[in-house]
Amino acid sequence: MLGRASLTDVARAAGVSVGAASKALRGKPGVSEATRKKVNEIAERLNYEPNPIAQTLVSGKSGSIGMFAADQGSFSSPIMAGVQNELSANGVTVLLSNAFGDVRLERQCIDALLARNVDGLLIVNHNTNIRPPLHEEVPVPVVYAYAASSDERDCSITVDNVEAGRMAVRHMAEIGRDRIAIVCGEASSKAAIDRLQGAMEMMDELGLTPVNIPRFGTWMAEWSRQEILRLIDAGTAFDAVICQSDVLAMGALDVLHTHGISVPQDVALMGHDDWGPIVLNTNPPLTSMSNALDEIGRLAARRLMDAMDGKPSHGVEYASCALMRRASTDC
Amino acid sequence: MLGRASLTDVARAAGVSVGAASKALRGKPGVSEATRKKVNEIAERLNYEPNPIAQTLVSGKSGSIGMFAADQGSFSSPIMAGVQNELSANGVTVLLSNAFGDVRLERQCIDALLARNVDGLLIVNHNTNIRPPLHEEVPVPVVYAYAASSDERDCSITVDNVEAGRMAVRHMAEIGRDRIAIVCGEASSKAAIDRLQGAMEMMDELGLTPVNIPRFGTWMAEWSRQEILRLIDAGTAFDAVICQSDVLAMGALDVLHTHGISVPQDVALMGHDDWGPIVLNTNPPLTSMSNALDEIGRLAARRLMDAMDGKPSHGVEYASCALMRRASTDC
DNA sequence: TTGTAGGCGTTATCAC
DNA sequence: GTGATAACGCCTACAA
Repeated sequence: MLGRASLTDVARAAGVSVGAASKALRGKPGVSEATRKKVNEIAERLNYEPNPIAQTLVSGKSGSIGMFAADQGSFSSPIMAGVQNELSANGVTVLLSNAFGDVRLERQCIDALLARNVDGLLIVNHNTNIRPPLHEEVPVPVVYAYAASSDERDCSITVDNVEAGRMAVRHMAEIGRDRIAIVCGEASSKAAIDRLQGAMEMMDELGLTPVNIPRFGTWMAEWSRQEILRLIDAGTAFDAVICQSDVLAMGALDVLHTHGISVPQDVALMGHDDWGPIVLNTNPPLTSMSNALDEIGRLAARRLMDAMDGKPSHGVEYASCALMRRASTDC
Repeated sequence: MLGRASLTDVARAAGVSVGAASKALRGKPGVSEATRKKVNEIAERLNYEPNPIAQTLVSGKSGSIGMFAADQGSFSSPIMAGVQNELSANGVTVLLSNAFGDVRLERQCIDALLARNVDGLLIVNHNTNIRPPLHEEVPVPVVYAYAASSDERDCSITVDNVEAGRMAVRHMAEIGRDRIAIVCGEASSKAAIDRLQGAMEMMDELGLTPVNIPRFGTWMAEWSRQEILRLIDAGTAFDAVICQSDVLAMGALDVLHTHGISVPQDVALMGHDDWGPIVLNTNPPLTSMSNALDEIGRLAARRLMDAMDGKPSHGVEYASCALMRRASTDC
């Protein structure tokens, strides 16, 4: 049990006024050392904790932020975990709100958060597609995580998928592969577009050309199976496959095995997202580009806190993605 | 922008006292119809919303609950989503706190939530192992989700893994398979133990015996590969494999394919957990027992709200798991 | 250095 | 039916 003792209780027990007690507890000047010491002792003994609700009411600041998940998806959770990790270390509480992808709910979710006097807003999406900024003007700082705001003046934290695409190709080249096939995800996904752009850039810089014409499809393994099958049926020679997601890589691996093509000896294979349940359980374990979701969360939280301190950031900032090297490219 | 207008503003604009305005807005008796109408009009025009912080301060009730994630894991998110879904529909805000598996953090997380006057507490774990109840006495109702409390008087919502184990075997029998192998997860996991118990019970009732001696191992696909390999090497005949997780089933599928055993024709295969990214992307798609995570979340939220309304529940309640039938047992 | 008073926005309890 | 007034717990003047 906690919080039962009020400031009044402490003041009375210490034989001083609430005003004095308040100052003493908060380390403000204008109190004698003797009083300060006594008040602190009593507070300790009474297990006194200031009531955040009352503090909020009088100050307008709540020491909490609102985390708004615009949609649902497995990528949101690690981001939110990063956010919480960073914030709870600083004593900031998180109010959660979720629109489950329903855009019409967005406004009322934000309003509910605002009504509880959150000091800042963190907008999380589960993909990296550019998103519209909040409809209305909000009176607190806002940071967007993963999906960047279309308004350049907003502060957004996301991952640099172009760079991720580049790193993937560079890795394949570094292990000596030069006949690289690329399996893309959905055309409507900015992640797919960016990763492809980066991959093609790096291919170009290295004087390489993909052995297939990269085509957009879906994020399902079935699509990847089709693509690899097509490659095999066409008799195309290839020694590396970069899939734009781990699920796609899982599908590719399936077809490769079925055709007696061994990974990584015959074909090196890698994915994107570095999604634990998959990359650690395929055979062999899958090399993948990490999205740095946890770091995005931490970074977003830090930028938000800075902004709440009056030091706002603007524009898009990128968490640095990393290559997670495993057996599927270990040769 | 919202919430700027206070009750005082409304009262002044309507030319009545705050007391009258309050009663009018809240539909309480003791106000003339004329006054009520006028006040409501003004409030509407001023876009008035009562300040939840002030309401909390005076009433001690905050209209919010604390959701505490004791640990981190992919099963927590769907549960939390279910909780939010149910609560937000009832205008209840969720304060989030996460101990990331650090038991020493637990108490201070709970205290932080309590300090913000949450009206109830929802404790979520990412596995079904029985967990100790909250250390200290808390002054609000508590509901445990997924991991049940060891105290029978507490209210816990989880999934009936014994029943899930039974259903899995029954399904295999229904599609005509009677030489069933079972691959278990970790011995330290109650889910593994319960699913095995259920499976053995049903085997018994049907007069069947597993073709292997079910052994506990790990939750990694590697373990499952070993088990299936051992089975094949031993020359054991089998026409069905039940894996205690989808990841394990993924490993099994891998080995079966490698050995030219087709699923489901030669061997029917199923998993547990019904985990989207896996079950929909294996080839063939994987039949699996759903853990009803979303329903657990909803149910837990509902029980908590009931308890906050003075109608507490006690003991363990089970969300009903369901068989998700897909191609891997479609024969 | 201290204590007192006013106010944050609401609700509830009184008199009127 | 209505309007003051006192809480809720805290903070920040200002007065002693």
